[in-house]
Parts: sequence; C-alpha cells; structure tokens
Amino acid sequence: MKTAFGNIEMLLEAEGEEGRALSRAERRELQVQRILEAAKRCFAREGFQGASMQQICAEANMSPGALYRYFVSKEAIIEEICAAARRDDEEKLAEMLTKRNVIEGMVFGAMTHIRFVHETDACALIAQFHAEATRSESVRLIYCNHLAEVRGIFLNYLGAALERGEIDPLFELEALVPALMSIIQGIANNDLPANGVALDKVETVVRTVMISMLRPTGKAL
Amino acid sequence: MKTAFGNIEMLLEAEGEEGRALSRAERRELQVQRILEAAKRCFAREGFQGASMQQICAEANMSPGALYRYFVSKEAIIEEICAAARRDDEEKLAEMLTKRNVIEGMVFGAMTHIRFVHETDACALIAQFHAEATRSESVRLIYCNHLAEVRGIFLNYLGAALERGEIDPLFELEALVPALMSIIQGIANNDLPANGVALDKVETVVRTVMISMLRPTGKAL
DNA sequence: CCGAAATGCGAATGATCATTCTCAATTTAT
DNA sequence: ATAAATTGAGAATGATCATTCGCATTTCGG
Repeated sequence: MKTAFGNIEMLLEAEGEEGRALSRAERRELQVQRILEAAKRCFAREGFQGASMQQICAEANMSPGALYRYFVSKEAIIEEICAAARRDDEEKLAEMLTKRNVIEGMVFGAMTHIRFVHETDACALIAQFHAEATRSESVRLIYCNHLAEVRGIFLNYLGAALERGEIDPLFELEALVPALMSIIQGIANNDLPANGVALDKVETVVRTVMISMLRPTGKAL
Repeated sequence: MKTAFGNIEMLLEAEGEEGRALSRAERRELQVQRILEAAKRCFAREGFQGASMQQICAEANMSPGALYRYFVSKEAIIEEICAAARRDDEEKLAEMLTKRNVIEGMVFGAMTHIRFVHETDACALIAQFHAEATRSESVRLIYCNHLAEVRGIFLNYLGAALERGEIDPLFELEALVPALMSIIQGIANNDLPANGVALDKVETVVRTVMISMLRPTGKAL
C-alpha cells in the first residue's frame, strides 16, 4: 500500500518484530538511510555525475518530490555519504590504535581498513570520492579534513611510541606518516585480495613495510 | 584570420620556424593534439562527465562541427587520452628496466613515475581515469590491459634477477609484483611531494620498501 | 582551372537532468 | 474533531548536453 507516509509495511519490516510504532524522527531517519544506501549503489555503479536523481529515486523506491523532502540537492547527498564514511573511519581507527604494541597496532589498523574495503566492495565508491574531490570544493574540504585527522591520530600514536623508545623511524614522523598512509591507501584502493593476492600475503607486506620504516627497537613488552 | 582550415597562423606557429607548408596529415595530427590537450585540461578540471563538449571546443578554439571531424564522440576522446597515457608509460618503463642493478632499477622506475605525476600535475586526471574505469567498459579494458602489461614487464625483470640469484623475494613474484605496484601507485597518486614530503624522502621510502620486499643478496656487481 | 574531398562554423535537435510545483493523503497537536 | 504540519506522488520546467545538419570555404589531384 502506497500512502503519503510511504510504504508502511516496508518501514515496519525494517524496524523489526517489536511492533512498536515508529516516531516521526525514527521514520525520517529510516528514509534518510534508505536514500543514502540507494545513492551509494547508484554512485558506485555510474559515478557521481553519471547517476541521475531519477535513478536514485527508482533505486530508493521514492518519487523525486519525496526525496527532495530529505535532501536539498544531489550535492547534499554526496556530502552526507562522504561525511558518514569519514566518521566511520575515524571511529574505527581511534579505537584500534589505543591497544597493542606499535607494529601490531599499525598492521591491525591497516589490515582492518584493507579488509573493510575488500569486503564492502568500496573500491568503486572510493574512486568516485577521489574524482569528486578534485572538482567539488565541499567534497574536497571533507576529504582533506579527513586526511588531516587520520594523520593526526597516527602522529599521536607513533609519537608516543617514539618517546618511549620503542621505534627508531627512518626519518621524522611528519613526513613518514603521510608516506605510510599513501602506501596503505594504495594497497586498499587496489583491492589486492580481489586480484589474486591472498590476505595473509597482504598482511606480510604491510608488516614488512611497517618494520622497515619504523624499525622497532624491541623495548616494548 | 578564420579559414575553413582553421586558425592558420596558430598552426604555423605550432610547427615552428622552418616555414615549410604543412601536409594534410600533419595538419590533421596537429588538430588532434590540440583537441586532446584541451580535453585533458577540461577533464582534469571538471571530470569526464562534468566537462562538456562545448567547454572542450572553447578550450580548443574550435566549433563543435569541426571537433567532430576528428573524434566521433566524447567517449572516443577519453579512450584516446587513456591509450596515449598507457603507451607513454610502457615505453618509459621498458626502457628503464633494461639497465642498472635490480634495486636501483626498480627505485629509478618508481621515482620516474612519481616525479612525472608530480611535475605534470596528473593527479586529477588520474583520479578521473580510475573513476571512469569503474563504469565505462572500454576505459576499464584499456586500464586493465595497461596494468597487465606493466605487471608483465616487472615480472620479467624481477624474474631474471631471481634466476641470477640477485634477490630473495619475500614470496612469489606473481603476488609480490601487484603489491609493489599498488604501493608505488599509492605514493604517486597522492602526490606526496606536493604534500610536504620532499622527493629525497620519497626515494628513501621507495628504496626501503624495495630492499625489504626483494631482499637483494649482494650477488650483483 | 575544375570538381571532389576535406575542413570549419554555428545554429538546431532531441534527449536528459536537477529541481520545483501542485495537490492529495496522513499524522499530530490542540 | 479540526487545523496545521508533514510526507508523498508525479507532472512540469528550464537548463544543459552530446551530437547532427546545412552550408561556406579551402585544398588538392588531374
């Protein structure tokens, strides 16, 4: 049944068995997510500029009039997808790096990212991000801020290890960290596991890179 | 003066001082190059889908009617740009890897690529390639063939070094080579030199990676 | 020098796209 | 119960885009 409040059955289904009525805010959030998921699929398939709003509407099972109640423009959808991805990344990263010895922490962080990109098939979407960042001011800003924050997290983490004398880096961390990030990014964005390089091989590569760049001293437990 | 054969002065200018009249084929080649250069600027600025044919025409100082005498479609321009870039890369690479000891050869090859991307500001265009490769079948094919050929070149080069006992790689070259390529690509596409990591630092990183992955034995001269 | 082929211009075409508008159905608050 | 606010559908709008067309000019082979 189509109503002004959408496909009620679908919404109830999504919320699950508890049967509780959905508040206005909850319903709104569900619709927003529905649009974002549909848009991600379209963008990955056709690119940001290649995907039309009408396609996104079809994928989300929603009319243009309805969709525009939730996002003021196509650009706004793109920005929200970028921002959400950024939030996810930073959360995962900050959590990871609080534990473990420094090499294993870095390897684990890198491998979690690489595995995530592989498992969610995010390569195409990431390629679109990069391309869009070279031309949309707002997306570029989101992307650069993200990079800066990640760099900050690594700098803190490795800086502390350096203070404790656990590593003897090839050179100053301010230059080494961006280099490490580029390397990890290169591996992740190429989706090596999908191209015949098994995950354990990838991990060996990552660990080797970390050891040769950071040169652990053996001082850690 | 505008003539049916275009801005004659401009063409003569381009050909230089020899004053010789241009053959039909030469003039055609010049026009093709003019379009390709204009298109590259537009694509890097706006993306493949974002750049309009009218923009490319304006950038090339040419009417749509004229432009379509040289390329049957926008897609054809994109494909030619990709193919030309591929040809350049492979030429450079094959030449480089015939000389030098294996580590220095690899470092030199990687650094030449990294320097090229940095100096020609190719990052934006490369990002557009990647994005386009995820959605256009023909561009994807060109891109994959390119990757395969580069992989083949590295495999030959390192395979020979392995036979001669000059290296003791971390694991089989079939998996190691794609990993090395991803790492170099990550460094190049991020344009580290433009982001505060000096070129000599980048070279140190690349050499360290090569040594730790390939483990030279000292058997070479 | 003549006719055919090549080249160029720029207006026209038809499709597509992001966005808006109108109106109806539904919910919520009072 | 009723007014106000929210949500939705889908047609309409105006812009933009890739491509084509008609026609003029130039080049080249003979």
